[in-house]
Amino acid sequence: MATTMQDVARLAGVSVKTVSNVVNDYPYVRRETRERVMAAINELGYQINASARNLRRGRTGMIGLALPMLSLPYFAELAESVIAAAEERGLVVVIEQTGADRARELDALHGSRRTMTDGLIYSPLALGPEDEERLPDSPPLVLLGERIFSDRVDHVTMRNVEAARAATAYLLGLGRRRIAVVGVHPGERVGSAALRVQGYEQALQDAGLPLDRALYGEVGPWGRAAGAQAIGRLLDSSPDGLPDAVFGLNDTLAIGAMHELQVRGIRVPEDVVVIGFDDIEEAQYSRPTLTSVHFDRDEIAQGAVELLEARVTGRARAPRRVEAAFRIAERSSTGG
Amino acid sequence: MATTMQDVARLAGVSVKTVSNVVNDYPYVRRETRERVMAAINELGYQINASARNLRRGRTGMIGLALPMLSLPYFAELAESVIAAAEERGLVVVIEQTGADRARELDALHGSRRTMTDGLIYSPLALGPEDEERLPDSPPLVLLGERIFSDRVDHVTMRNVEAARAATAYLLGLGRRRIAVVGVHPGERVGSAALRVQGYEQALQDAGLPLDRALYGEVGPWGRAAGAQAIGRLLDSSPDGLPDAVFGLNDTLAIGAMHELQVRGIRVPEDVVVIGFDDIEEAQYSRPTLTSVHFDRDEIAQGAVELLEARVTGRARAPRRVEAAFRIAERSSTGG
DNA sequence: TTGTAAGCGTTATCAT
DNA sequence: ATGATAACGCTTACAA
Repeated sequence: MATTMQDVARLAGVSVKTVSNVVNDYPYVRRETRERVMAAINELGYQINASARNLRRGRTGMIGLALPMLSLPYFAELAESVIAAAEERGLVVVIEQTGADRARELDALHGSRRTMTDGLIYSPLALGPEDEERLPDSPPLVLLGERIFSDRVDHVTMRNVEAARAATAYLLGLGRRRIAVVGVHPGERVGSAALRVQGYEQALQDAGLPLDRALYGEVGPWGRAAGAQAIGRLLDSSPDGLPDAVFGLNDTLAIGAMHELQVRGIRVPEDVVVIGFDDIEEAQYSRPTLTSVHFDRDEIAQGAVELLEARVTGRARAPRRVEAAFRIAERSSTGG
Repeated sequence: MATTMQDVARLAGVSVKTVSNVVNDYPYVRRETRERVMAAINELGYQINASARNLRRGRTGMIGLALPMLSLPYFAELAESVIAAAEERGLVVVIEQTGADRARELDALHGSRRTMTDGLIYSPLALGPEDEERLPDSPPLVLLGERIFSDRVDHVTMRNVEAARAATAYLLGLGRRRIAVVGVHPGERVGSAALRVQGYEQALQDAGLPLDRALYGEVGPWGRAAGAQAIGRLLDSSPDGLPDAVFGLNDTLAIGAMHELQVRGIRVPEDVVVIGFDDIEEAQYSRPTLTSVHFDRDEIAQGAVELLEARVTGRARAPRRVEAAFRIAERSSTGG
């Protein structure tokens, strides 16, 4: 059996209360007493029992992070930032992978894991506003990504529409006119894909250009292979007018598309310029390096953890929405 | 206050023990009683209090996973597999990032997080055998990667030496003779770098070839930039004899090196063939696709979680060592 | 400044 | 098959 506060108290010749005071840095403890207790703690190698403390306190010091999967670089990097931000606040992160599966995303909201964490940072892919009614309003929750639920819930969002619009405008500014968009999810209304396409369309309309469905590359998951496939199909089906630019709705799509272009002997950026979204680390090392819409992941992570903690500790007022700033990181794939 | 077993018991007209029996699938409960209890649980939206259960049971159902950082693709993919393997056994994973920092790696071993998890799966970079004495032998621990500690500790290892030897032999089998090795950590003795270099050297010796220090590319961290830099320096300093092959001690190094080679107009695989190590997903989409030493990450993760659980539940006998099998995944970077 | 004692919500022991 | 009741190890009024 592990040593308990009782053991420490006995050895130090004090009560458990005093040991607790020392362990919790309660200020009104005599120096001498504190030292005696510390000595006993070290001698016994005492470690506090987290379960007992949590039970008594009614909090666990752990938060959940639900995301599709860590093998997608964007989510791995996001998780890295969230874990770091949580650590700064003395919180520990439990990761749950939903596989972008609807049932598992719902389960993350209700499952038994909820009781061992104080709250959840949640990055859903398959859920939409129609699921809001299923939201348990009791456990603290912060939505990450686009705003899929009403203002009843804390959100940290990415300004998807504006950023995609800026990315498209950037390509237009380079004189490009036939901009393919890769990663479209037909039928989607509130997800990242839908919002970014919306921004793309707005930019074209701003420029007085028509929308051309032949330039929409539809895919399922947002991986490299999907990006390559989509641009491949697009090139095969409309050999008449080559696009002169590609907007990948995320970086892995853009990298896959860039790959496929080069395989076909199409030069990037000379013949076709390419821009991505998210600015994952890989964008700095692809060939050519990839221009991308940059978000400060640390800012997003900090914001999410802060919102969640405020709600956990009850010092949160009305639900808030944090919007992350963005900028375009110019690299070689657009001739930068 | 959340509803408790008391509330459920009251509503169902039974004792808390019976509610507990139902919740824990204790078989000797009358069907009718069980149904009444379930009804009460649903009506009240009861969720079990994990802290209380953990306190009583003396286990938390959580395991720790300590690794350098999630932004390195290999570790992200490893974490994905560990989380999935843990989930199959009803365990939840808390991730701790050490940043490959020695102090933080040691802290992961002793820190307060240890008390909220039942055990730790641990992938250190900076630690070595000299740290074994600091090992607390009480909390269950599984080492991942190379064997840095004695057989007192459970290990899941990767057969680094044999695999690196096979990779090098593969390049030799292609008729290559000047094989650069990228990612060398001079002075290291037990880490992945040292072991893989050892395998490289064995293969050359097996083939009766001399070791040429001019072919050793030394770097610090194992990222893409490091790989590019290392091969760059190597090419600059010995313009006499171009290497005809590159062995990246991991895939990101290999990808960085491949990138730099191509920037310099050196063709892969025609002029120089490249092989990596770990077989991360990116290897399938690089340009050209990267031949690599493949390990089954799921197998490794399963092994680690299984070892740890055995130790946690006390049904582990002597410490064990699991060695993951490997194979060479042939792709375009070696002409495959 | 320190001690006493009452829970926190479960599970386990022992009855019945 | 179910119920009383005592822990599990800690924090927190309340006392002293």
